[in-house]
Amino acid sequence: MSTRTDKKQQTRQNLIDAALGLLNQQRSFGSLSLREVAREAGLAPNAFYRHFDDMEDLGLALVDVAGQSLRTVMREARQKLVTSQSVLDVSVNALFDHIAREPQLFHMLLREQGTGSESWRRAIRTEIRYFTNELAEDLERLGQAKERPIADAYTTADAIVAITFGGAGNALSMSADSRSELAARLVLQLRMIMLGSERMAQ
Amino acid sequence: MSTRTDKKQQTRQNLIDAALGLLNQQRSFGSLSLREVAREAGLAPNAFYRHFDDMEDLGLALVDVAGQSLRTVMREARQKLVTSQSVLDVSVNALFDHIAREPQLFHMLLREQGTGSESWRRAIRTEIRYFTNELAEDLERLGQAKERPIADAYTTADAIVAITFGGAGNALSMSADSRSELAARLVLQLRMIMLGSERMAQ
DNA sequence: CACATTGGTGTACACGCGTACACTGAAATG
DNA sequence: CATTTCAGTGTACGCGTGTACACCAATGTG
Repeated sequence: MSTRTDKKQQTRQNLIDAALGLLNQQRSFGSLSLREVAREAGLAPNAFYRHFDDMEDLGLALVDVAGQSLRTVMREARQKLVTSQSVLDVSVNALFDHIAREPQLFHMLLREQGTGSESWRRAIRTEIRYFTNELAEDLERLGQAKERPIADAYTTADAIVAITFGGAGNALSMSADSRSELAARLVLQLRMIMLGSERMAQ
Repeated sequence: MSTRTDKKQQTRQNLIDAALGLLNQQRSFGSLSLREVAREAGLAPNAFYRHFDDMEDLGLALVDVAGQSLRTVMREARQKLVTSQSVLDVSVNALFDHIAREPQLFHMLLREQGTGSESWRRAIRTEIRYFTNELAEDLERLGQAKERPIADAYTTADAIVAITFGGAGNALSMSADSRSELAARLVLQLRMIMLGSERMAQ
């Protein structure tokens, strides 16, 4: 059964991949055209409508993919690090590795928050908030375990996310060398935040 | 003399203002068309070429305007704060006030770093680096004056800029209420960074 | 097996785009 | 005052766009 449904899903995925393939740091999602994406996916322009209402609809699907992917990777990284010493090192490097692997996905998430429709921006903000919340929980748990509690876990997590994602956004257009340099600086900055947060909790 | 040169400058300014007027959080600079900007400025499309090579050229002019404006405001704010108690409060609020006054300018600078040509991105990065350098100097001077030195002034300044500008970018699409809530959280986060940095210097 | 559903195609349309070319009229120049 | 310069105009072009319409052929269904 459902050879048909499977094929449809496959084509839908092709459209998503096509859009991702067209994204790079010179082009924003908003500058992609429906025809262009369809062409890249090997489809007649009209076939696009069998899968998405319009480009905005496709965009929301992309944000969803990027968000899920991001959450998965970072959750895994953070599970490892509960036992580790250098929490921050592991997290930053996990994020950077993943970004190096799928840059287009994060280009969208990190650098196109400010452009696009209301629902597009809300979708991205939601993904990032999910992420911040998970991190806040971890921080709280970790702080209690080590008996070095931090102040206002959410605010702390938010600062960490802002620094890390901001940095990661910049990393997108860097050489591998500058990238690891940046990663080192980020770790330093995160350490500042953690130290400061612990201090404020005293 | 030079009524002609004056008029030309005026028209050029009109084009810049027209572009700025068309920018909002739904539209990126990359989605503006030459004809659209000319129309908004009350010009025939061809007249555009008397002032800029193409849209990219206009874009660089915009980044320049935004950068100068930003530097001026923040420099003034930081001059006041050398004598003040709550350094961070003053800075963050100065930035937020200015952003509320000219949102389009900062929409470009803060939220379109990731989109556009190589030279566009380099121009924006340069503006932000200027800013970070000035802040780093101030931090160092301030730290010595108060005899509470900080670690690695540039890294600290970079963290502050990342947090502040990231927050400011988000503030662009917020109500006044959420905005001051956000500003308060930013001040907390900056305080964490300062505390952490001082701690690391010990 | 006959019929309905549906993913995908091809043609066609009006539209906005960047920009080339020939032009104008007022300001600048000598 | 005669001439040159040049900011701005109007027309025209080819192109890529979103999408409406009629159609096809394979799959799913009674």
